[in-house]
Amino acid sequence: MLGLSISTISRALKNHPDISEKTKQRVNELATALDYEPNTNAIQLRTSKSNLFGLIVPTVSNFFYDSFIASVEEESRKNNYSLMILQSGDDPVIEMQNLKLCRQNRVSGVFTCLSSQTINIDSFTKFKDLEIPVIFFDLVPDMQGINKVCVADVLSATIVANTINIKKKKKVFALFGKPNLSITKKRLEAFKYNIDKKIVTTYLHANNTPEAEQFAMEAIKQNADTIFCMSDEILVGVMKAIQKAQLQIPTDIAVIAISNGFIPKLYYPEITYVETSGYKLGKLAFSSMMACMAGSAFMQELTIESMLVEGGSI
Amino acid sequence: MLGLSISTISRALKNHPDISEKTKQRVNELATALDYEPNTNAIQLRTSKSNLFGLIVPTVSNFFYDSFIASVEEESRKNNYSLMILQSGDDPVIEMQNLKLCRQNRVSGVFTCLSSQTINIDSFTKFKDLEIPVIFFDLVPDMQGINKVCVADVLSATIVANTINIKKKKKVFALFGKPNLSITKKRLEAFKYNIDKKIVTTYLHANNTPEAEQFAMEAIKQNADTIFCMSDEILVGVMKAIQKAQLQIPTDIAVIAISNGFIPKLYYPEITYVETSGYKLGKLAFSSMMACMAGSAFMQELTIESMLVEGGSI
DNA sequence: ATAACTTTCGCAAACGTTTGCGAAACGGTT
DNA sequence: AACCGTTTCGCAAACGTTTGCGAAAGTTAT
Repeated sequence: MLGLSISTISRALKNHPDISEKTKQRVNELATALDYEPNTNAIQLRTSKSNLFGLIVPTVSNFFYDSFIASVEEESRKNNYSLMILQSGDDPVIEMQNLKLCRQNRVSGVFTCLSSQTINIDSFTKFKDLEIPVIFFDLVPDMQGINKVCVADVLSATIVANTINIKKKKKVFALFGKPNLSITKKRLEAFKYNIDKKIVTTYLHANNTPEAEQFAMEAIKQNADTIFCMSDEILVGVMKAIQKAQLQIPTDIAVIAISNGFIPKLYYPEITYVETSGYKLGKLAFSSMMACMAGSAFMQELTIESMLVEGGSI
Repeated sequence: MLGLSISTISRALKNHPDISEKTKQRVNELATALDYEPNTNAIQLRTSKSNLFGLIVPTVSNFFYDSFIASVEEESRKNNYSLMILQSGDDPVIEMQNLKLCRQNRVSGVFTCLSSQTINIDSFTKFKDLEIPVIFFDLVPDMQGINKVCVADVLSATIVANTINIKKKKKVFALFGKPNLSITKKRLEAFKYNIDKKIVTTYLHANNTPEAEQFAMEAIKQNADTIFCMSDEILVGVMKAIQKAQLQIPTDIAVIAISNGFIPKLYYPEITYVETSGYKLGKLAFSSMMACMAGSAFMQELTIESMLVEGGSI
């Protein structure tokens, strides 16, 4: 329509110095008039650069992951990347299908959280051969030579233990999650190491909210003065039990948790917790990804700070 | 490597009847040996079919949207579509950028929830010209000739009103959300219409959780016997106020809400609520999308059923 | 052996871009 | 007027697929 060649149009649209200002203006005007939008597929095919990240998560519908996703999406948009979000449903088979999808879409990188069932991570190492960066977050494989971003599990559990020590508690029930997860192991170990040995401590593993509620009822029956919840999932169950028993917090029983922060603020008094922000973790994961993209072959495990947020529950 | 042409390979991989079984097998073996993955960009460019949906939401980090997303993602995967998730941050400008992204990526369809600020929906109607189906959900434009899926706002509010009527309440505070949203208008109108006129009812609009808490404190001060919460956001604030005031539910004060169901189950007694499931809405939105893709030019507003889930709060 | 099918495959164009290279047009200097 | 240097643009190949059409090879019937 302008009597110009395709290449000229392409260059004009991209503000190439070879093209005169007059021409650029004519092109841009027509482009907006027709509201032309470049075809991402063609661009990516031609340049073999995708500007697409994959993000695999057990489920989107989760206090922690949703804020992580929100954070990564936000950064991606700012940096002109798109995000393809995939749920594994905690199923290693679907996880593999999702990885395949990532490859087919020629993603520039993958953020992934292992499903709690995953044992074999060969499908992930394949990405290393293809030079596609993979950032593991939250639930990460227990090995070296990969990029991981995690909340500071050891530090968090240590802070909790110290807080309980300082408050001179006598009888603590510590509720942890699934025992096979590295996140559980780390928190459990650090807690055990730091809790005052004079405190009578009962350790339990709850697989889900109802189990946590059961354990909390048991704790109440045994006159525990403190319950520690390793995660929001557990906290919810514990609070249910405490409300049922009509106990006052913190006078009848104290509660402390490791949490994203949303759930603790739902109650009054608010629950004291050590913060593990999905939002911050997302930012960290993204910057780690950008470092990889920039060529840093430096594999490392990064952690975000965690700090105590005082409610009135202990 | 097999002495075959590209076209034969292509056909063999797609199980085309023209290709002999022997050849197909040889091709497939080599393909898995090399672990070949087709380039989605090339396919989409060639076929101009994208198998990609866009989903625009104010924020991923939200009780309702996260389950909606989880649901749509699940269905998409089952149907061999990918999902590109975009957050608008409730900002119409970003919303427009996201729409542009959808177009550039040649999505096959868009699921979108308006930001509460959006007035001008021209950018959306542009999609209609391009014959790209758009399914609005939750916060939908107030016009005809578009596809919308919504929770049954009128029904939900009616159920709530009737429940309050039956319980013979005397003094109700009804807390609604932002007054400009269609969702608010519909619920308010239906509630007003159905609530027993003998009941003293105070209507308030809370823009966020803290405001809801303020209003709830006011309600308590004025000895209200019932508080209705239009949304989870409001419920959270109300519960905070009630816990602060150390009131017993439902003896001192009754609570009823419209909710996704997660928050009400956090408390004891659990809050009675009318369910508006993001998960179900996602399923409905997806099937509506599939209908559009199949060529149904039939624009309509669909709603999901809602039903009362009894807790012990009223 | 020839003809007439059937099976099996290859050619080449097309999708919408990017980009190295070369060429036309233009301006200025002798 | 011839030459040279810039500025401004076009040609064509390439990215990895799909697909209509035609052709070679194989099979069967005469």
